[in-house]
Amino acid sequence: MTHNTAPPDELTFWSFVDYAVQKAERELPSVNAEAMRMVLTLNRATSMVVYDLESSVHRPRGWTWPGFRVLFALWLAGPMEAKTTAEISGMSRAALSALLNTLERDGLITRERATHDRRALQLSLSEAGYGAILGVFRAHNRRESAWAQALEPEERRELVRLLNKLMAGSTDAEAKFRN
Amino acid sequence: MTHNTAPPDELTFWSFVDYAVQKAERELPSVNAEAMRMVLTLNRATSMVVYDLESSVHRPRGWTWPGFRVLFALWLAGPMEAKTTAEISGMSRAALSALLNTLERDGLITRERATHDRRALQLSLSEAGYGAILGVFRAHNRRESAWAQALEPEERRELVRLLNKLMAGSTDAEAKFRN
DNA sequence: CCCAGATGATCAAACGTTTGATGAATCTGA
DNA sequence: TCAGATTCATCAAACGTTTGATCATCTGGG
Repeated sequence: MTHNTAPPDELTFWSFVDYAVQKAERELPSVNAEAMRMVLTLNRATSMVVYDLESSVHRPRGWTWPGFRVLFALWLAGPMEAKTTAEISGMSRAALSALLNTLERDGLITRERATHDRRALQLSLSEAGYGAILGVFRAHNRRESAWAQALEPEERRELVRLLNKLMAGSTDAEAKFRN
Repeated sequence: MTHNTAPPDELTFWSFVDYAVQKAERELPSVNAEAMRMVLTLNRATSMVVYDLESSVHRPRGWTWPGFRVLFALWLAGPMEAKTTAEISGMSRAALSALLNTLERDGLITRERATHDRRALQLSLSEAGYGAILGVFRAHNRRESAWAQALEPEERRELVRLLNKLMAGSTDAEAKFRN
């Protein structure tokens, strides 16, 4: 730290982005400050939304966000191979395997060997899982709505467009993804 | 599922958002589809960015993303109380406590009892931590830059504006945050 | 037909996170 | 002054995730 600048008295989750970007720019002239600000802000916003949804909707019902994602996928797309579930719910095969132990123990899903390929696993929602997902999703979506209200309809569409563009551009960046 | 619609042959991480939103709208007319799409897209984009940064920058160096966040905060804001570190790096006090065990074991930080309040903890970057953070941050920022290039400068600013507005609106939504 | 290589799932160890409980230090107010 | 309440940190148990290894099952080329 060559140019030492005292941090503001009160450094908070909110104010840290501005502080960090400005400080990094001073310390490291070669830094890409705009990229830094974008990634920092993206992460903070998402972590706030996730924390709120998880702690207000899922945990009180004895669920977790990842568990919900799996049940949600099975609910909407129907029974499918575990490989597909992992792909569309954005987790590795190993992570899903561990997660399924909990979901199976709680009687929410069914694991079955596939007939056409005895290595593969066929996943389905159990009766209990099917009975629970709708109510949980409704609560989840109500909370999503509360968040969405912070933006105008036009702004929501623009946000989605920008995020999609960001994801699409990732292939150019040769980003690393889940196998 | 009243109106059963077969999922497309190939359901991927990318295509699932569209599929899920459309299907949910058919199944549940009362759903707020735009809110659902926004939250789903926000999470996918962020998880791609985080996975890429973690697997291409931090894990290969024996670090983790949360560990980096703590070291980054200490680097930019200087020695501070653990409470502040938890606040600005977005984790609970308990999570930080556990994380510090690893960082301390690896010789990257120093835990010290505060003099003015013997309950409080004073955190500092160790010599080794100080020596390592700059290089890791440079690599991190290069990768951030690659992601940022997917958007035009004007779009990046707009994305940041929208995310900030989303975070600001959260208080209206009475969202739950970390104590 | 058979074997080498690919693929699907699980396991093991290490890690970070959550909630709820516990212990220690400080503060508050009668 | 001092007892009760508050605050800071840690602990414990349960969970989800990562990487790398292992085991079972298919698949394709000789």
